[in-house]
Amino acid sequence: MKTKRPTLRDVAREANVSYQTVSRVINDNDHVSPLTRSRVQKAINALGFRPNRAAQLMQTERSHTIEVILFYSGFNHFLYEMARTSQQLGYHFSISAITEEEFVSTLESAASRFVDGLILLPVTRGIEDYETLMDLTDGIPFVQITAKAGSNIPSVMYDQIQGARLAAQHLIDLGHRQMAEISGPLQNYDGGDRHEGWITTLKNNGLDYSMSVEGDFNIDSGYRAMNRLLDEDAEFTAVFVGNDSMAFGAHTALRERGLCVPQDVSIVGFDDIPESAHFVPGLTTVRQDFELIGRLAVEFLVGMVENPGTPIHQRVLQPKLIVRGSTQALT
Amino acid sequence: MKTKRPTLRDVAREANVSYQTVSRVINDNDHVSPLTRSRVQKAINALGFRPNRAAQLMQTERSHTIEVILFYSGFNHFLYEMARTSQQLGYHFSISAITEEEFVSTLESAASRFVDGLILLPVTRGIEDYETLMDLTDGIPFVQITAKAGSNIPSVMYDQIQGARLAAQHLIDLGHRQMAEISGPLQNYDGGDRHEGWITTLKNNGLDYSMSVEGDFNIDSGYRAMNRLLDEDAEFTAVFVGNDSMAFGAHTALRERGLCVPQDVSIVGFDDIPESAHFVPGLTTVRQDFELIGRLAVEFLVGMVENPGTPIHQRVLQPKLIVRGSTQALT
DNA sequence: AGTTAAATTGTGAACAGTCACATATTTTAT
DNA sequence: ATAAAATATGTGACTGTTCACAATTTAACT
Repeated sequence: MKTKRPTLRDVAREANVSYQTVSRVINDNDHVSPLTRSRVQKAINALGFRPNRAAQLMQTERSHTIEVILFYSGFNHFLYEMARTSQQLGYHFSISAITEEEFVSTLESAASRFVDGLILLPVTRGIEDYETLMDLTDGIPFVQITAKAGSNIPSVMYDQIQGARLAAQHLIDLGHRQMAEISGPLQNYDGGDRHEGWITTLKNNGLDYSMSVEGDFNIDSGYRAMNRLLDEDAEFTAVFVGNDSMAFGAHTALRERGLCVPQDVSIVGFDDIPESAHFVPGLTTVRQDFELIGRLAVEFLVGMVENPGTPIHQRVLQPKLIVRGSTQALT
Repeated sequence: MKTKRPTLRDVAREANVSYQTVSRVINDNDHVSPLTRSRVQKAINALGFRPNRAAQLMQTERSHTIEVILFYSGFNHFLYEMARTSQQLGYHFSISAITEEEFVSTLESAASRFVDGLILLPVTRGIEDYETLMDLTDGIPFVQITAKAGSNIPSVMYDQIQGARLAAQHLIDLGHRQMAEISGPLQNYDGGDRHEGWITTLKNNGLDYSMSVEGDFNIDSGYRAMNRLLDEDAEFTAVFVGNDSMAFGAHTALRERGLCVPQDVSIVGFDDIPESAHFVPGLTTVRQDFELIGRLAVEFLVGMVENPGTPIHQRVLQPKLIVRGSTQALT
């Protein structure tokens, strides 16, 4: 038996003012005398009044909501930090976990719910033009996490190519000349860029870069990929793996064949997830701070929402190589 | 220069019907002749009309939103699955990442936004009475993930006590008699229950259960906890760790002291995260399926939302012991 | 004191839907 | 054919807020 919630007008009656004055009080900023304000405040507390967000939303056409559009589950790291940052900046945070076909209708839905800003986490390279995308979102500002470097889409990202370059150079410096790769999905921004960084560095050093198997970033896929390399009798003394999870899987496959890391094969991963430091041996990897990315993306987006003049730009962070026990110099 | 979106009335004019008829069309179910329906549909498409969700929300007082309230970041596993399940059941999904002090105001906010259902992920044991909580949520149905077993709060959970019992019994069966524990936070539902299950099983077997250090579920905390045990010269041949992450940290600490797993110390973890199978040695652990929990919680909640008569109950799942290389019989 | 300006408060309309009910039309039963 | 029931469509009122503007009160200057 839910008893009807009190409205602006109930409060107004209680406090002997007009509803407009109450509206001013709940929206803080306007001119209203301290005396009246406190009287209204008292009435609000007495009645347990809470503004009806639906009515405010209809009127203002602003929901104070940031929505992230996810095509796939690999991005859990970001979510908490994005939610928390949104909260702290005064926004609600919602998630649309969708398939690629649902993309357009999701954007339409976001517009009809007056979502203030969108964070896009695309897997595959899709629309890569700012104007086109802005048209689809019906003018809702957005920030993409990971994107094509140098594109005109507002984005926050680590320089994946540079990360892979660091990994490759590290192995080269250790004297490795025959190296394999287990890449992430090549049509993903991150998977593709890491692959590119790897390939070009090897190429620039006159090394063979043909030993490469594509994985899907999941741990088991690393296991399968390494088995495939070994089944093909690939000869390598080091392997670059597209992310740390797959590196763990690859390591298991090596052990099962009696190969030791790093004595027989050196491994470099990517991401530096917390487990990597405690793995045996410690995993040499390229560090990205996912929480930072999540926070920056939300801050960037909220900046665009509240400050429409914000110039469109990409925020590119530089990853760092973390050397641990899984790599050693070629003896 | 956003051109005003068309409204019900614009469509009505275009199709030469009343706005009420258009309303019927967009809400599907009502009686409206096929001919009129198609005429209206055509007008909708022609104008690119999309119903204004804010106006619908105000009128219907239903947002079609499931909101999860998170006090802390340890629950990423659930989020994607919950978001996806909500989506599939026709609900939006939002996250409030809050601190304990923000709890009450968050519930009030949820009510004023007409959130349909809440998923609560409490850390510490808080309010444990259904009526009290229902009162706070202003009648919004909710499901808690992890709760006190046997409470009257609707919840989806694994039997943590039973999980710990499995772990303890496994070690006892292997012949271990001197065993240590690195627990999760004792005031958490899961951390506390695992501790309880562990303690009681040891007690029932007449074994000493005093070697116990409390951690915080993070990987580094496992490392620190194990160092504390070793610094105190605790004598044990096996250790039960409150979750897999901490088990990895504990393992590192053991290695640094030259102790081998499982030859010198057996380890049992909890959760069975993907990395556990690929760890060296493979981690014996108690498996919980987080994705399943997330899905069940949302399904349960949506059931309650759409079917107010749903009887309040707890859904308790039984975890499973996964034996790997980190445990061995006492020689 | 009288005028002007500033601060404070109030009024009517609008937002874009849904609901309850009224009316018109068609179908079915007697 | 006529009444009754079912179906299809329309009308007016209402949801709870904000906006633009009007009206009132108070303060500030000559």
